[in-house]
Amino acid sequence: MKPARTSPGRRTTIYDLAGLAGASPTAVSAVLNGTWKKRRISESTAARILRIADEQGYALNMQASGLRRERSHLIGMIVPKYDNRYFGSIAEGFEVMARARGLFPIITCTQRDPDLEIQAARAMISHQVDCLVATGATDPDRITELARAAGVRSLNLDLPGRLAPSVISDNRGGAKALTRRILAASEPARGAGEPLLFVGGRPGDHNTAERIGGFRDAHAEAGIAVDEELILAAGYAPEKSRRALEDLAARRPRLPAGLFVNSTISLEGVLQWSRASRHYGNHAPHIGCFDWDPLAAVLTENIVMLQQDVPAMLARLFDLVDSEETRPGVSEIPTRFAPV
Amino acid sequence: MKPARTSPGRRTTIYDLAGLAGASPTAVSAVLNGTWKKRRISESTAARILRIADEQGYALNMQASGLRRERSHLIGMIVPKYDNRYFGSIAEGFEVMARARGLFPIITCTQRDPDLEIQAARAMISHQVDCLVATGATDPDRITELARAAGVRSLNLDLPGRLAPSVISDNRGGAKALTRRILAASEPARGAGEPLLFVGGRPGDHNTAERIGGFRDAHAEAGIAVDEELILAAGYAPEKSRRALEDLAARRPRLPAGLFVNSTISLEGVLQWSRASRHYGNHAPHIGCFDWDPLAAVLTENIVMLQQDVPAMLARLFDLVDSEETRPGVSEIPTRFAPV
DNA sequence: CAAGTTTGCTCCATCGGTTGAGCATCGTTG
DNA sequence: CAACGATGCTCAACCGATGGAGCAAACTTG
Repeated sequence: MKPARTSPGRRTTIYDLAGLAGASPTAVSAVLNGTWKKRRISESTAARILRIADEQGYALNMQASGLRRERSHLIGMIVPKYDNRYFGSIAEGFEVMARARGLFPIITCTQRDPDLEIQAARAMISHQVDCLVATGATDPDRITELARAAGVRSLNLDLPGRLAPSVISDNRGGAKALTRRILAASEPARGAGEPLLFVGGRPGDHNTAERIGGFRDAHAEAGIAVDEELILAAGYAPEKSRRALEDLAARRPRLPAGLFVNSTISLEGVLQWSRASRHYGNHAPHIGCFDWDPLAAVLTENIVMLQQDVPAMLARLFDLVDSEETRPGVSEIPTRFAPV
Repeated sequence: MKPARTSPGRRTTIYDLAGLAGASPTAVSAVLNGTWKKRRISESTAARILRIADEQGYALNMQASGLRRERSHLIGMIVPKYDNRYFGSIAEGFEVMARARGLFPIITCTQRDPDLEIQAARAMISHQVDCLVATGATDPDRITELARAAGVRSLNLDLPGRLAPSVISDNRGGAKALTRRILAASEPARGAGEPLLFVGGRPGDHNTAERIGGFRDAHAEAGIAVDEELILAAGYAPEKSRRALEDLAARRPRLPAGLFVNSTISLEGVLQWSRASRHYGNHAPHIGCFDWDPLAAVLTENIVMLQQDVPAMLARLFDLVDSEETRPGVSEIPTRFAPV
């Protein structure tokens, strides 16, 4: 038996507890992880060990346990940003559902930086996560490859990958429904046959491309030609949308009365511009936002907000976690309109 | 030497690499963690090992490494919610600064639930974090005790504790400055000597208590008596603030023209109520918010938002991390007004 | 009361990486 | 050419928890 060290500050181990309880480390381990009945440890010994563990404030060393068991009970998630309610609720919901399964969630935010995503994925793999979820990742397939090489399962959320199961919103369907609503609401203010403006997102990004697709679908359905110059997908940051609008307004005297805004972050830039420029005078433009924020919903006139169904997305994600599915495939979750 | 297993899906270990490189696991380990010069491994062997490690997509097993070294290079943080920009920017900034120090940040969100806080702290301690930061924790001292028992350093952020170093905002000073501004802005609309309304937060919570203190200070300075019935600290959730306002408005015909709102989350409820009730008719009440949100800043009239200085708070926090300070003590970081 | 079963425990190898100690081999120096 | 240092590596113990195998004592059964 290893010598018990009870020097202060030093972590208590099962060897220390074994010494104090007059039992073997094996017995202590069995009692602490609940396998003591199977291992025929007596009720009284178990009680004694538990009491001593509690007195000593014992905390299991998960590094040692995980090393031996080859399971960490960690589940990792990579998220791009914490600056909006969508990723915030994904993070919160993910943690609740992970804990309900006895997994410890670790989430890390990678600032939409591809290198940081890879670095974070590597770190999580090194820490032996049992499963890795890449949310809104720039290059999810790269992460899947890294994970696979280390025998770690990976899943994609929000943006799809080709190598692992993916759960995303029905971006095209949602964008089409949203565009229909903006077209209807802005009808009186729009010139006949005048198309809407699309603002925000990155054109290379799958979600933005799909949403532009839905935007086109709804225009086609209404018999309105899309004006290619009115598709401003210059990035998600507020300033990028604002600048794109300023540039466009400099070239055109009058912008459409209806706007499709691709995220609340882009909405920030749109509203800054519309307030500052007074382009729409005393009227508010008709806005449809593919994203939801409660303050924007309360404060903005003529806005309709589409909410991605985060609980349903996470439910599907954890179905995949539970079923140990590894084959690629995309689950598209319907969106809904936020209550006004 | 242990047998090399290259069965597919199985993780590659240094023993596998050693077999492939015709070297010992010791050499491989030394090369991979950079101590190979000190250990007099030749340049050529090092290069060979690195190449093979790369080819095999080797990922270090941090559980094993951490176990042996008694350092995990993990730094944990507990955060209450992800539903506002304040905690969002704390999380993002914390991750950046942790990574800059070679630490891997793991953040977990505990929904302002005291039990969950303790459970999460225990889990992080079990995973051997090198340092644990409790942000906005209900009972930070409990967490410090748990951490101390396991020989883990802990720090408090946003809410102070009595057992570990704490970094918080200058709540009282900030609240006083904010109250002054609301008093000034609402002057024309307020009756002479009429006090402001305080909405949001939990009265038991240190920050809320301090902010009410600053609120009182500014009133005293202006020679205005605070009306105790006008201090509504019923919780942070939007509905709680809304209901408190509805109840109060049912009892009083006219509420103050100036409001001190304790967070953006409470602001949501305040604005819902003010829109729905039309209590202020066509005028917007004068609001000062102890918290910042860009959409609220753009969209709300007559609002002034106080911003907690997250970068400065984190800089101070990591000073404490770096200096290995463990003695209790509170660092109060000045707040600032958000640009309009 | 011998043989077999059950009870209550312990021994020891193991997970993968790290590190102090040590051991050949080679080149240099007196 | 013996002695010595430098070079380039390997051995084996160890971190803490786990679990298969096994062992002594108590109890049951024929």
